[in-house]
Amino acid sequence: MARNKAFEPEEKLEKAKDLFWQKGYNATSMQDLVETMGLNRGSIYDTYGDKHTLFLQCLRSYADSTFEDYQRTVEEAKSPIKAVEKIIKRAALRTIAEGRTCMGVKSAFELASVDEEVHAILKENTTNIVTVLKELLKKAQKAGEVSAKRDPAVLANFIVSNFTGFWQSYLVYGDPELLQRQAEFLVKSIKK
Amino acid sequence: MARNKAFEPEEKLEKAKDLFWQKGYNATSMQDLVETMGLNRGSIYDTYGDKHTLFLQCLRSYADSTFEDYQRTVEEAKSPIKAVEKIIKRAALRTIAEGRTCMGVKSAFELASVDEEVHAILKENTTNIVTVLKELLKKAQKAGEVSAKRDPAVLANFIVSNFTGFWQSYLVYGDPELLQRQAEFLVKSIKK
DNA sequence: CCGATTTTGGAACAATCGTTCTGAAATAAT
DNA sequence: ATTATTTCAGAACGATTGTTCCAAAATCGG
Repeated sequence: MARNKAFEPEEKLEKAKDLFWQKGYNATSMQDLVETMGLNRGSIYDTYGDKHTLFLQCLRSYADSTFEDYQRTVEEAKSPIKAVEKIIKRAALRTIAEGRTCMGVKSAFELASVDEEVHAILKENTTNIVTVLKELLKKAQKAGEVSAKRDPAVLANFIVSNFTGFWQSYLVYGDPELLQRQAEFLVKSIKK
Repeated sequence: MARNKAFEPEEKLEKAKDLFWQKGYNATSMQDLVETMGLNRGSIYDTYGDKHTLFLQCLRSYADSTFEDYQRTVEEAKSPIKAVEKIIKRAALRTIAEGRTCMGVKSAFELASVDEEVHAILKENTTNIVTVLKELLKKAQKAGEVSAKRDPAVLANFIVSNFTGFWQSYLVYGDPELLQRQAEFLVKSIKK
Protein backbone atom coordinates (compact mmCIF):
# COMPACT_ATOMS: atom_id res chain seq x y z
CA MET A 1 0.00 0.00 0.00
CA ALA A 2 2.50 2.56 1.10
CA ARG A 3 6.09 3.38 1.62
CA ASN A 4 7.61 2.70 5.02
CA LYS A 5 9.21 5.35 7.13
CA ALA A 6 12.85 5.65 6.16
CA PHE A 7 13.89 6.57 9.70
CA GLU A 8 13.44 5.33 13.23
CA PRO A 9 11.12 7.84 14.99
CA GLU A 10 12.57 7.10 18.43
CA GLU A 11 16.11 7.46 17.26
CA LYS A 12 15.37 10.85 15.70
CA LEU A 13 13.45 11.90 18.80
CA GLU A 14 16.60 11.21 20.75
CA LYS A 15 18.45 13.71 18.60
CA ALA A 16 15.76 16.32 19.11
CA LYS A 17 15.91 15.68 22.85
CA ASP A 18 19.65 16.19 22.88
CA LEU A 19 19.25 19.52 21.11
CA PHE A 20 16.44 20.82 23.33
CA TRP A 21 18.38 19.62 26.34
CA GLN A 22 21.44 21.54 25.28
CA LYS A 23 19.87 24.78 24.08
CA GLY A 24 16.55 24.99 25.90
CA TYR A 25 13.14 25.33 24.30
CA ASN A 26 13.06 28.96 23.22
CA ALA A 27 16.62 29.04 21.96
CA THR A 28 16.06 26.02 19.72
CA SER A 29 14.69 26.84 16.28
CA MET A 30 12.88 24.61 13.87
CA GLN A 31 15.82 25.07 11.50
CA ASP A 32 18.16 23.74 14.20
CA LEU A 33 15.93 20.71 14.56
CA VAL A 34 15.82 20.04 10.83
CA GLU A 35 19.60 20.07 10.67
CA THR A 36 20.22 18.11 13.85
CA MET A 37 17.58 15.47 13.29
CA GLY A 38 18.62 15.10 9.67
CA LEU A 39 14.98 15.09 8.71
CA ASN A 40 12.82 17.05 6.37
CA ARG A 41 10.64 19.81 7.76
CA GLY A 42 7.51 18.07 6.56
CA SER A 43 8.57 14.74 8.01
CA ILE A 44 9.01 16.30 11.43
CA TYR A 45 5.58 17.89 11.39
CA ASP A 46 4.00 14.70 10.05
CA THR A 47 5.61 12.47 12.63
CA TYR A 48 5.77 14.57 15.79
CA GLY A 49 3.45 17.52 15.29
CA ASP A 50 4.56 21.09 15.90
CA LYS A 51 7.55 22.31 17.87
CA HIS A 52 5.77 22.39 21.20
CA THR A 53 4.35 18.90 20.84
CA LEU A 54 7.75 17.61 19.80
CA PHE A 55 9.29 19.20 22.86
CA LEU A 56 6.78 17.58 25.19
CA GLN A 57 7.64 14.17 23.76
CA CYS A 58 11.33 14.87 24.30
CA LEU A 59 10.76 15.99 27.86
CA ARG A 60 8.64 12.96 28.64
CA SER A 61 11.28 10.69 27.20
CA TYR A 62 13.96 12.40 29.28
CA ALA A 63 11.90 12.25 32.46
CA ASP A 64 11.09 8.59 32.00
CA SER A 65 14.65 7.52 31.38
CA THR A 66 16.04 9.41 34.38
CA PHE A 67 13.40 7.87 36.59
CA GLU A 68 14.27 4.45 35.29
CA ASP A 69 17.89 5.15 36.05
CA TYR A 70 17.02 5.93 39.67
CA GLN A 71 14.91 2.81 39.91
CA ARG A 72 17.79 0.65 38.71
CA THR A 73 19.99 2.28 41.31
CA VAL A 74 17.53 1.31 44.04
CA GLU A 75 17.32 -2.30 42.94
CA GLU A 76 21.04 -2.79 43.29
CA ALA A 77 21.16 -1.52 46.88
CA LYS A 78 21.48 -3.82 49.88
CA SER A 79 19.42 -1.82 52.39
CA PRO A 80 16.94 1.09 52.34
CA ILE A 81 19.45 3.60 53.66
CA LYS A 82 22.08 2.35 51.25
CA ALA A 83 19.60 2.87 48.45
CA VAL A 84 19.01 6.46 49.50
CA GLU A 85 22.73 7.03 49.67
CA LYS A 86 23.20 5.50 46.26
CA ILE A 87 20.55 7.71 44.73
CA ILE A 88 22.17 10.83 46.19
CA LYS A 89 25.63 9.81 45.05
CA ARG A 90 24.26 8.96 41.65
CA ALA A 91 22.63 12.38 41.32
CA ALA A 92 25.92 14.07 42.17
CA LEU A 93 27.77 11.85 39.74
CA ARG A 94 25.36 12.62 36.94
CA THR A 95 25.68 16.33 37.59
CA ILE A 96 29.42 16.09 37.15
CA ALA A 97 29.47 13.64 34.27
CA GLU A 98 26.70 14.81 31.97
CA GLY A 99 28.33 18.04 30.94
CA ARG A 100 25.07 19.94 30.73
CA THR A 101 22.35 20.80 33.18
CA CYS A 102 19.48 18.37 33.74
CA MET A 103 16.81 18.92 31.10
CA GLY A 104 14.08 18.69 33.71
CA VAL A 105 15.55 21.44 35.84
CA LYS A 106 16.26 23.68 32.85
CA SER A 107 12.76 23.20 31.52
CA ALA A 108 11.25 23.81 34.93
CA PHE A 109 12.82 27.23 35.28
CA GLU A 110 12.31 28.20 31.68
CA LEU A 111 8.76 27.01 31.17
CA ALA A 112 6.95 25.53 34.15
CA SER A 113 5.46 28.84 35.26
CA VAL A 114 3.85 29.53 31.88
CA ASP A 115 3.36 26.09 30.36
CA GLU A 116 0.90 23.88 32.17
CA GLU A 117 1.77 20.77 30.17
CA VAL A 118 5.45 21.10 30.97
CA HIS A 119 4.57 21.71 34.58
CA ALA A 120 2.45 18.57 34.70
CA ILE A 121 5.19 16.37 33.26
CA LEU A 122 7.77 17.69 35.71
CA LYS A 123 5.44 17.48 38.66
CA GLU A 124 4.63 13.88 37.91
CA ASN A 125 8.28 13.00 37.43
CA THR A 126 9.29 14.73 40.65
CA THR A 127 6.50 12.99 42.52
CA ASN A 128 7.69 9.64 41.19
CA ILE A 129 11.18 10.13 42.57
CA VAL A 130 9.88 11.60 45.82
CA THR A 131 7.62 8.58 46.27
CA VAL A 132 10.47 6.13 45.81
CA LEU A 133 12.58 8.02 48.33
CA LYS A 134 9.71 8.30 50.79
CA GLU A 135 9.18 4.55 50.79
CA LEU A 136 12.88 3.92 51.26
CA LEU A 137 13.02 6.40 54.14
CA LYS A 138 10.07 4.79 55.85
CA LYS A 139 11.79 1.43 55.69
CA ALA A 140 15.01 2.99 56.91
CA GLN A 141 13.16 4.42 59.86
CA LYS A 142 11.75 1.01 60.75
CA ALA A 143 15.26 -0.38 60.56
CA GLY A 144 16.43 2.40 62.87
CA GLU A 145 18.74 3.87 60.23
CA VAL A 146 16.92 7.20 60.13
CA SER A 147 15.45 9.12 63.06
CA ALA A 148 11.77 8.31 63.45
CA LYS A 149 11.12 11.90 64.39
CA ARG A 150 11.54 13.11 60.81
CA ASP A 151 8.72 13.27 58.31
CA PRO A 152 9.68 11.03 55.35
CA ALA A 153 7.80 13.31 52.95
CA VAL A 154 9.81 16.35 54.03
CA LEU A 155 13.06 14.41 53.86
CA ALA A 156 12.27 13.07 50.40
CA ASN A 157 11.43 16.51 49.05
CA PHE A 158 14.50 17.92 50.72
CA ILE A 159 16.66 15.41 48.90
CA VAL A 160 15.10 16.03 45.51
CA SER A 161 15.37 19.79 45.99
CA ASN A 162 19.03 19.30 46.73
CA PHE A 163 19.48 17.66 43.36
CA THR A 164 18.46 20.94 41.77
CA GLY A 165 20.90 22.60 44.14
CA PHE A 166 23.60 20.27 42.84
CA TRP A 167 23.06 21.50 39.32
CA GLN A 168 23.14 25.12 40.43
CA SER A 169 26.34 24.61 42.37
CA TYR A 170 28.07 22.83 39.52
CA LEU A 171 26.77 25.27 36.94
CA VAL A 172 28.20 28.23 38.84
CA TYR A 173 31.45 26.75 40.14
CA GLY A 174 32.10 23.63 38.07
CA ASP A 175 33.87 22.17 41.09
CA PRO A 176 33.42 18.37 41.31
CA GLU A 177 35.02 18.12 44.73
CA LEU A 178 32.78 20.76 46.24
CA LEU A 179 29.78 18.94 44.85
CA GLN A 180 30.91 15.62 46.27
CA ARG A 181 31.27 17.17 49.69
CA GLN A 182 27.85 18.77 49.46
CA ALA A 183 26.42 15.37 48.58
CA GLU A 184 28.20 13.78 51.53
CA PHE A 185 26.82 16.42 53.86
CA LEU A 186 23.33 15.78 52.50
CA VAL A 187 23.69 12.08 53.29
CA LYS A 188 24.82 12.87 56.82
CA SER A 189 21.90 15.26 57.32
CA ILE A 190 19.44 12.56 56.40
CA LYS A 191 21.02 9.83 58.45
CA LYS A 192 21.12 11.62 61.77
CA MET B 1 22.51 73.52 25.22
CA ALA B 2 20.41 70.43 25.03
CA ARG B 3 17.24 68.83 26.11
CA ASN B 4 17.22 66.72 29.26
CA LYS B 5 16.12 63.13 29.45
CA ALA B 6 12.37 63.03 29.93
CA PHE B 7 12.53 59.81 31.98
CA GLU B 8 14.40 58.36 34.91
CA PRO B 9 16.79 55.71 33.50
CA GLU B 10 16.84 53.69 36.72
CA GLU B 11 13.10 53.68 37.02
CA LYS B 12 12.69 52.40 33.47
CA LEU B 13 15.43 49.83 34.04
CA GLU B 14 13.35 48.54 36.90
CA LYS B 15 10.48 47.90 34.50
CA ALA B 16 12.77 46.09 32.08
CA LYS B 17 14.06 44.01 34.95
CA ASP B 18 10.56 43.05 35.98
CA LEU B 19 9.79 41.90 32.46
CA PHE B 20 12.99 39.89 31.97
CA TRP B 21 12.46 38.44 35.41
CA GLN B 22 8.97 37.30 34.56
CA LYS B 23 9.50 36.01 31.01
CA GLY B 24 13.18 35.14 30.84
CA TYR B 25 15.70 36.49 28.35
CA ASN B 26 14.83 34.60 25.18
CA ALA B 27 11.08 34.87 25.61
CA THR B 28 11.24 38.64 26.02
CA SER B 29 11.13 40.58 22.76
CA MET B 30 12.24 44.11 22.08
CA GLN B 31 8.62 44.94 21.32
CA ASP B 32 7.64 43.71 24.79
CA LEU B 33 10.29 45.97 26.27
CA VAL B 34 9.13 49.01 24.31
CA GLU B 35 5.59 48.52 25.55
CA THR B 36 6.47 47.70 29.14
CA MET B 37 9.10 50.37 29.63
CA GLY B 38 6.89 52.94 27.93
CA LEU B 39 9.90 54.15 26.02
CA ASN B 40 10.75 54.64 22.40
CA ARG B 41 12.86 52.06 20.62
CA GLY B 42 15.54 54.59 19.90
CA SER B 43 15.60 55.85 23.48
CA ILE B 44 16.17 52.33 24.75
CA TYR B 45 19.09 51.74 22.40
CA ASP B 46 20.55 55.18 23.13
CA THR B 47 20.33 54.79 26.88
CA TYR B 48 21.01 51.12 27.52
CA GLY B 49 22.52 49.67 24.36
CA ASP B 50 21.18 46.52 22.74
CA LYS B 51 18.95 43.85 24.24
CA HIS B 52 21.78 41.80 25.68
CA THR B 53 23.49 44.78 27.31
CA LEU B 54 20.18 45.90 28.75
CA PHE B 55 19.63 42.46 30.17
CA LEU B 56 23.03 42.42 31.85
CA GLN B 57 22.24 45.71 33.56
CA CYS B 58 18.93 44.30 34.77
CA LEU B 59 20.57 41.17 36.07
CA ARG B 60 23.26 43.13 37.86
CA SER B 61 20.64 45.35 39.43
CA TYR B 62 18.69 42.30 40.57
CA ALA B 63 21.76 40.57 41.97
CA ASP B 64 22.87 43.66 43.86
CA SER B 65 19.52 44.31 45.46
CA THR B 66 19.05 40.73 46.60
CA PHE B 67 22.51 40.72 48.11
CA GLU B 68 21.74 43.96 49.92
CA ASP B 69 18.58 42.39 51.23
CA TYR B 70 20.57 39.51 52.72
CA GLN B 71 23.07 41.93 54.20
CA ARG B 72 20.29 43.85 55.92
CA THR B 73 18.96 40.59 57.31
CA VAL B 74 22.35 39.83 58.82
CA GLU B 75 22.69 43.21 60.48
CA GLU B 76 19.46 42.77 62.37
CA ALA B 77 20.46 39.42 63.86
CA LYS B 78 21.60 39.00 67.45
CA SER B 79 24.09 36.17 66.95
CA PRO B 80 25.92 34.47 64.06
CA ILE B 81 23.73 31.40 64.12
CA LYS B 82 20.61 33.54 64.36
CA ALA B 83 21.81 35.43 61.33
CA VAL B 84 22.21 32.20 59.36
CA GLU B 85 18.76 31.12 60.45
CA LYS B 86 17.32 34.45 59.46
CA ILE B 87 18.87 34.28 56.01
CA ILE B 88 17.45 30.82 55.43
CA LYS B 89 14.01 31.80 56.65
CA ARG B 90 14.15 34.91 54.55
CA ALA B 91 15.03 32.91 51.43
CA ALA B 92 12.07 30.62 52.02
CA LEU B 93 9.81 33.57 52.64
CA ARG B 94 10.90 35.29 49.45
CA THR B 95 10.29 32.12 47.49
CA ILE B 96 6.73 32.02 48.70
CA ALA B 97 6.01 35.72 48.53
CA GLU B 98 7.53 36.86 45.26
CA GLY B 99 5.19 34.94 43.01
CA ARG B 100 7.86 34.22 40.42
CA THR B 101 11.11 32.35 40.43
CA CYS B 102 14.32 34.17 41.39
CA MET B 103 15.74 35.96 38.36
CA GLY B 104 19.23 34.76 39.19
CA VAL B 105 18.23 31.12 39.23
CA LYS B 106 16.16 31.42 36.06
CA SER B 107 18.98 33.18 34.26
CA ALA B 108 21.51 30.66 35.50
CA PHE B 109 19.69 27.72 33.98
CA GLU B 110 18.69 29.54 30.82
CA LEU B 111 21.96 31.27 30.01
CA ALA B 112 24.94 30.59 32.28
CA SER B 113 26.19 27.68 30.21
CA VAL B 114 26.36 29.70 26.99
CA ASP B 115 26.77 33.29 28.15
CA GLU B 116 30.02 34.03 29.93
CA GLU B 117 28.96 37.50 31.07
CA VAL B 118 25.82 36.17 32.69
CA HIS B 119 27.85 33.41 34.26
CA ALA B 120 30.31 35.92 35.71
CA ILE B 121 27.59 38.06 37.26
CA LEU B 122 25.91 35.08 38.86
CA LYS B 123 29.14 33.57 40.05
CA GLU B 124 30.16 36.80 41.73
CA ASN B 125 26.76 37.22 43.32
CA THR B 126 26.74 33.64 44.58
CA THR B 127 30.24 34.05 45.96
CA ASN B 128 29.16 37.19 47.80
CA ILE B 129 26.37 35.40 49.61
CA VAL B 130 28.52 32.33 50.24
CA THR B 131 31.21 34.54 51.76
CA VAL B 132 28.79 36.20 54.13
CA LEU B 133 27.48 32.82 55.23
CA LYS B 134 30.95 31.39 55.59
CA GLU B 135 32.02 34.18 57.96
CA LEU B 136 28.87 33.77 60.01
CA LEU B 137 29.39 30.02 60.23
CA LYS B 138 32.98 30.45 61.37
CA LYS B 139 31.84 32.74 64.15
CA ALA B 140 29.07 30.32 65.03
CA GLN B 141 31.63 27.55 65.30
CA LYS B 142 33.76 29.61 67.67
CA ALA B 143 30.65 30.25 69.74
CA GLY B 144 30.00 26.51 69.76
CA GLU B 145 26.71 26.87 67.92
CA VAL B 146 27.84 24.81 64.95
CA SER B 147 29.96 21.67 64.99
CA ALA B 148 33.63 22.52 64.49
CA LYS B 149 34.03 19.39 62.43
CA ARG B 150 32.19 20.88 59.46
CA ASP B 151 33.85 22.87 56.72
CA PRO B 152 32.24 26.34 56.67
CA ALA B 153 32.76 26.59 52.91
CA VAL B 154 30.85 23.38 52.28
CA LEU B 155 28.08 24.39 54.65
CA ALA B 156 27.77 27.82 53.05
CA ASN B 157 27.55 26.38 49.56
CA PHE B 158 25.12 23.78 50.79
CA ILE B 159 22.84 26.50 52.10
CA VAL B 160 22.96 28.56 48.93
CA SER B 161 22.32 25.48 46.80
CA ASN B 162 19.30 24.79 48.93
CA PHE B 163 17.90 28.20 48.03
CA THR B 164 17.78 27.05 44.43
CA GLY B 165 16.14 23.90 45.71
CA PHE B 166 13.53 26.04 47.43
CA TRP B 167 12.58 27.62 44.13
CA GLN B 168 12.37 24.23 42.44
CA SER B 169 10.20 22.81 45.18
CA TYR B 170 7.84 25.76 45.18
CA LEU B 171 7.74 25.95 41.40
CA VAL B 172 6.69 22.31 41.15
CA TYR B 173 4.38 22.01 44.15
CA GLY B 174 3.48 25.56 45.17
CA ASP B 175 3.15 24.32 48.73
CA PRO B 176 4.20 26.97 51.28
CA GLU B 177 4.02 24.61 54.24
CA LEU B 178 6.24 22.02 52.60
CA LEU B 179 8.77 24.72 51.85
CA GLN B 180 8.73 26.00 55.41
CA ARG B 181 9.41 22.51 56.68
CA GLN B 182 12.24 22.03 54.23
CA ALA B 183 13.74 25.29 55.46
CA GLU B 184 13.42 24.18 59.07
CA PHE B 185 15.14 20.92 58.28
CA LEU B 186 17.94 22.81 56.58
CA VAL B 187 18.45 24.89 59.71
CA LYS B 188 18.57 21.75 61.84
CA SER B 189 21.08 20.14 59.49
CA ILE B 190 23.41 23.09 59.85
CA LYS B 191 23.11 23.40 63.58
CA LYS B 192 23.89 19.84 64.50
C1' DC C 1 14.42 84.06 20.72
C1' DC C 2 17.93 80.92 18.86
C1' DG C 3 20.71 77.22 17.94
C1' DA C 4 22.04 72.86 19.81
C1' DT C 5 20.76 68.51 21.23
C1' DT C 6 17.34 64.89 22.65
C1' DT C 7 13.24 62.63 22.64
C1' DT C 8 9.75 60.67 20.15
C1' DG C 9 6.89 57.90 17.18
C1' DG C 10 7.10 55.23 13.54
C1' DA C 11 8.88 53.67 9.18
C1' DA C 12 12.15 50.52 7.44
C1' DC C 13 15.65 46.94 7.56
C1' DA C 14 17.29 42.26 6.65
C1' DA C 15 17.01 38.09 9.08
C1' DT C 16 14.73 34.61 11.24
C1' DC C 17 10.69 32.59 13.34
C1' DG C 18 7.17 28.46 13.10
C1' DT C 19 4.38 26.52 9.81
C1' DT C 20 2.31 25.00 5.40
C1' DC C 21 2.54 23.55 0.82
C1' DT C 22 4.22 21.95 -3.61
C1' DG C 23 5.68 18.59 -6.70
C1' DA C 24 8.69 15.03 -7.82
C1' DA C 25 11.13 10.76 -6.36
C1' DA C 26 10.94 6.53 -3.78
C1' DT C 27 8.98 2.45 -2.06
C1' DA C 28 5.57 -0.59 -0.46
C1' DA C 29 1.52 -3.88 -1.33
C1' DT C 30 -1.78 -5.24 -4.70
C1' DA D 1 2.42 -2.25 -13.57
C1' DT D 2 -0.57 0.24 -10.83
C1' DT D 3 -1.80 2.62 -6.89
C1' DA D 4 -1.24 4.49 -2.46
C1' DT D 5 1.53 6.57 0.73
C1' DT D 6 5.84 8.72 2.40
C1' DT D 7 10.08 11.01 1.93
C1' DC D 8 12.41 14.72 0.33
C1' DA D 9 14.22 19.31 -1.01
C1' DG D 10 12.89 23.57 -1.09
C1' DA D 11 9.81 27.39 -2.02
C1' DA D 12 6.63 30.19 0.24
C1' DC D 13 3.79 32.03 4.03
C1' DG D 14 2.85 35.94 7.18
C1' DA D 15 4.54 37.18 11.54
C1' DT D 16 8.05 38.53 14.42
C1' DT D 17 12.89 39.07 15.56
C1' DG D 18 16.66 42.77 16.85
C1' DT D 19 18.32 46.85 15.09
C1' DT D 20 18.84 51.28 12.53
C1' DC D 21 17.29 55.41 10.72
C1' DC D 22 14.56 59.60 9.96
C1' DA D 23 11.93 63.72 10.34
C1' DA D 24 9.34 66.29 13.61
C1' DA D 25 8.58 67.96 18.16
C1' DA D 26 10.40 69.38 22.51
C1' DT D 27 13.44 71.50 25.57
C1' DC D 28 17.49 73.22 27.15
C1' DG D 29 21.49 77.09 27.70
C1' DG D 30 22.91 81.29 25.98
